Amino acid sequence: MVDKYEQVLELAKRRGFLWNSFELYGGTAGFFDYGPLGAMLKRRVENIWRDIFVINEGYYEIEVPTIGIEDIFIASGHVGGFSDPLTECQKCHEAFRADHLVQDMEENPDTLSAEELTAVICKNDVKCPECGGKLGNAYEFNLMFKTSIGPGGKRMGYLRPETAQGMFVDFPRLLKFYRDHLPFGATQIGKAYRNEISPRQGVIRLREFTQAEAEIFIDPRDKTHPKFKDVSDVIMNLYSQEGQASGETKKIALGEAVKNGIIAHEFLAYCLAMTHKFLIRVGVSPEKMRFRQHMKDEMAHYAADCWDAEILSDRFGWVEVVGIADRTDFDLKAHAKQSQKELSVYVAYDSPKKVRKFVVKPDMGVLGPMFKGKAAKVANALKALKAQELSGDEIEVTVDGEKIRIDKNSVKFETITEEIHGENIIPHVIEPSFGIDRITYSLLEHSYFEEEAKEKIEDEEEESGELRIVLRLPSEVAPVQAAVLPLLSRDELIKPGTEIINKLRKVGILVAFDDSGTIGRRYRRNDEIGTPYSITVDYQTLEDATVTIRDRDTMKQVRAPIKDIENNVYDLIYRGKSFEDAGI
RNA sequence: GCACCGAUGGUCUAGUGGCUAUGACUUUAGCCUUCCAAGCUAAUAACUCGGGUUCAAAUCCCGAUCGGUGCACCA
Repeated sequence: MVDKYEQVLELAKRRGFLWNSFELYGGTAGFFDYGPLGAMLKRRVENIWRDIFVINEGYYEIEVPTIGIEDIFIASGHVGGFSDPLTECQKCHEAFRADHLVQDMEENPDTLSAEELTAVICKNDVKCPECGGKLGNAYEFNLMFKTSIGPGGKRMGYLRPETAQGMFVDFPRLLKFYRDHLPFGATQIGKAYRNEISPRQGVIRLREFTQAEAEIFIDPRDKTHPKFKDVSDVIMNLYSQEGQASGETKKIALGEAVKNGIIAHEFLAYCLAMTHKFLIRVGVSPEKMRFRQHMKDEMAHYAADCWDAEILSDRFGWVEVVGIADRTDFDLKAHAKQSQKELSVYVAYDSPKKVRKFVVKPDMGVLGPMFKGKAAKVANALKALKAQELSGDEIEVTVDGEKIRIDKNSVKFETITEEIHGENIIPHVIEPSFGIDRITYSLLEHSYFEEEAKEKIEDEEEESGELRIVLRLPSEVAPVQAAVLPLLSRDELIKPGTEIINKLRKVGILVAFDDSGTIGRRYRRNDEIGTPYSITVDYQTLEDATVTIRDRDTMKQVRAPIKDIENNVYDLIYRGKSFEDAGI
């Protein structure tokens, strides 16, 4: 059976969008090349993402190495957690999740190491669930690609499994860059790597893929969004936790969803709105898009709320293409712990708070010579005492189990009133994370149409039986944006064509020239790769310096002057000018 | 990683132990052609890889790779 995936991939291969990588050497699963048109398409998708997140929201883009050092991934949990304990049957060689097999025997099997799991399997004499054979030792299969840094191979490095860590690691620098103010965000578009056990589903699961991620650092006490009112009326397909219980997707306005507590807060809802806007702008069909909330048990323990944007694919069903999560302070805390640095923001109060504070001031001039190496410990013990305990003539503290008496004159204490102007807080992180490859594939699939071409016979339109393949890509993402076609392959028609090409190129439009074969064939060729506008030079051009512009989707034509053609076409592609308005 | 199925020009495909491996579309060059894959002439281009059986293998056998499906894994 030929399904849409097959049709789209056949076209993508043939016309230079997507190719299996390393085909010359037989290919390798989980890797895809973007051909000339595919790379351009993907670039345009990325640039729309930049337009929304970087230019319009002000979350600047950074770029960090794709190789990360071990500390980063210890902190992120990828070294320990981004792997699964597997055990293989010695007889039928089936692989199983070791922790799943011992679920009934242990409290928290997912916390056990591979060795511990092996022990549990031996102790309980767990057999292969398939054939009853003996199970081998459990081992960790980590999904990160490992490499070594420098000669000697001693320093471990990993290809990053996500781009997010770059923003967390650069947090102190980013905080300074944004002049110590919350909220702020940084983004990154780049490659990530996961050594999938068995990648399937073509471009849906890759071992090397492109992510576009934003990490937005916000004040945990204020998860509102200043621009939320602009999007509160936006209606979206929400597949909430509740909805999933009954299998129901609801169309609901964002404002209402936040009010009803379906979406945790405004900031997250605003990110859903941005995602919605982005996906539609690049060419995903709105009716084939939904936002699915993570179930409680599916969500990471630290996450406050998490929504996936899912796109309906003909073969693969609902595919996750974006994850939008409130990750709270988990990541910053983890890196603070691993790096032993403080990762927090000083936030000033609206007005300073007066705080009464009891302070103990040991006289180190006396205590130092008296206790020598122990002096610091003694001083700390004194500082922990309350006013009452300090009021006697002699003060007693216990240091390392030893009772020590100290004269009251060696310790001063008082209650002071201090003005506090603010505090250090650990920001929460809102993380929208986009899978660019999946999105690029999805919009190809949603743009792909096969239709009977209409034929004009004596002004009556009739089905010609001819198949027309059209990629109805939004003109903004179409790799080739305009084609210049002389009606006939003759010098006098080619000449004005070159002039038009130069004009279009000056304003940054990618334009193709084609004079081989009949005009109809050339229109079809351009339909197939999604070129939105074809400009045809005919004999009338030589008389009045006008050309025809053909619209890919309707196949309609208008006449327009060569003068100013570049702005005319630019407005059609980027400024939403209507096709009728492009004609004279 | 396991099991089953498959792999022939760019794409789709015929084919069988035996001459030079079908055909269509595409592409390229030329002719023709005044707006939607028209026609004519020519050209380019393929048996996934490695090993085995055989006088002879694209065809049969084994292995690998890739692709599809199921299991497992995973977003």
